[in-house]
Amino acid sequence: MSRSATIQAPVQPHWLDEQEQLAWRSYLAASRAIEEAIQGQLQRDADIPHIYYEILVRLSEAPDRMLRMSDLAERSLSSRSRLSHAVSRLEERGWITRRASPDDGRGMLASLTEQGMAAVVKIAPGHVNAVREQIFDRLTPEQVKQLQEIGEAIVGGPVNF
Amino acid sequence: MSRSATIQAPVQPHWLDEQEQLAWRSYLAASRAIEEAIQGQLQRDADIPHIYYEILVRLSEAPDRMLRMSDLAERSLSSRSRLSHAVSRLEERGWITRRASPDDGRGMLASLTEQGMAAVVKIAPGHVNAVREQIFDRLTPEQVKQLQEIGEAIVGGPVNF
DNA sequence: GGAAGATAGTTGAACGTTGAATTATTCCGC
DNA sequence: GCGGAATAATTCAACGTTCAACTATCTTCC
Repeated sequence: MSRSATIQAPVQPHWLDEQEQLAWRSYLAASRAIEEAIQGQLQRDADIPHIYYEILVRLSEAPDRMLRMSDLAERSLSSRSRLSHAVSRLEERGWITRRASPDDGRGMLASLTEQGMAAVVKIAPGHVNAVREQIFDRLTPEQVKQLQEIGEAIVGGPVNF
Repeated sequence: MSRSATIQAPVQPHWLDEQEQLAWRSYLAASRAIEEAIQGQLQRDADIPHIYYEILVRLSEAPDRMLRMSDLAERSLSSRSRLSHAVSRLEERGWITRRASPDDGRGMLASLTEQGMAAVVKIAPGHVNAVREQIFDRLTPEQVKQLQEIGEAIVGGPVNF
C-alpha cells in the first residue's frame, strides 16, 4: 500500500549546528566560571553559599525586610525544600527569624534581623566586586544589554525582582 | 590646609548601574532555569547529574575514548576531587574504567566502556532536545552568536573543547 | 644521586541539595 | 458547612560537592 510507503519522521534527533554548539559550550564554560568565582568569594569572605546570600538580599529588599517563605523561595530562585534548609541555617546564625503568618495558618514569615542586615551590608561590596570583575569588566556596554535580553528571552520575560 | 581638603577616595564600593543590575539578575534567572531544566531532564531520563553527562561526552570525543584524569577534569570543567568521585560512580555503573598510565606512574587513564558509549548515544537526543528547548528555540541567530561572544569574553578566549 | 618541591590522584568528613513523604491549613464546589 | 483537592512548609534519607589531608610519583638542581 502506498500508505505504508510514506517516509517515517526522522528518528535522528535535531542536533545543534556548529554555531549553536559553540555558543552552548562557551555559555557552559562561562557560567561555570562565574558561579565558581562568586561562590568562592562568598564562601571565603562570609562563609555562605551564593544562594544564601541571594536569600538575604531578597529579604533586605522586601518591605519590612520580611517575606512569606514561598514568596522568598520564588524570588531567590530556589525550591521550597532548599529554602527551608537554608533559612534554618541562617536562623542559627541569627540573621533571619521565622514566625507564623497571622493571615494564613499555613504560612511562615521570614524576616531579616538587624544582624542579618548588617551582614548584607558588610558582604555586599566584596560580592559586587566579584560580579564586576567576573562579568562587567569583560563586556562592552552593548554586550551587557545583549546579556540582559538573552536572559529575558530564556526566562520568557523581564525579571521582576 | 588645602591639602587636607582633597576629597578622599570613596569608601563606597562601585555598585552596579541599573543596566548592569538588570543584566545580572536576568542572567542569574536564566542560568538557574537552564541548569534546572538540563539537570532535571538528565536526572529523570538517565539518573545522572549534568556534570556526569559532560564527563561521558568529553570521553566519547577523545581519541580512543580515553583521557588522563587531570585532562578530563579540565575538559569537563570540574575539580579533580569532584571528578574522582564522579568517575568512581560511573565506574560502578560499568560506563567507565580506570587504569594506571604507562607513561606516568602518578597518572590514571579513564576510558569509556562500550556500555558507556551506548549510554551516551542513548541519552544524547533527549539532552540536546532539552538544550534546544531551553535555549536555542528562544533566541534569534544573532543572539546565539552574541551568547557565544559573551561567553568567550568572560572566559577570556575561545572555548577549545 | 638525593633532598625539596611540584604534580597526580584519592579519600573522608562536613555540608548543601534533591525528591518524596508528611503534616497542617485553606480553598472550593455542592 | 462538609469533604476533597490544593497549598504551605518542613523533614528525612540519599546523594553530590567541597576542602583539606594524604599517598605516591616525578622533576629539578646542587
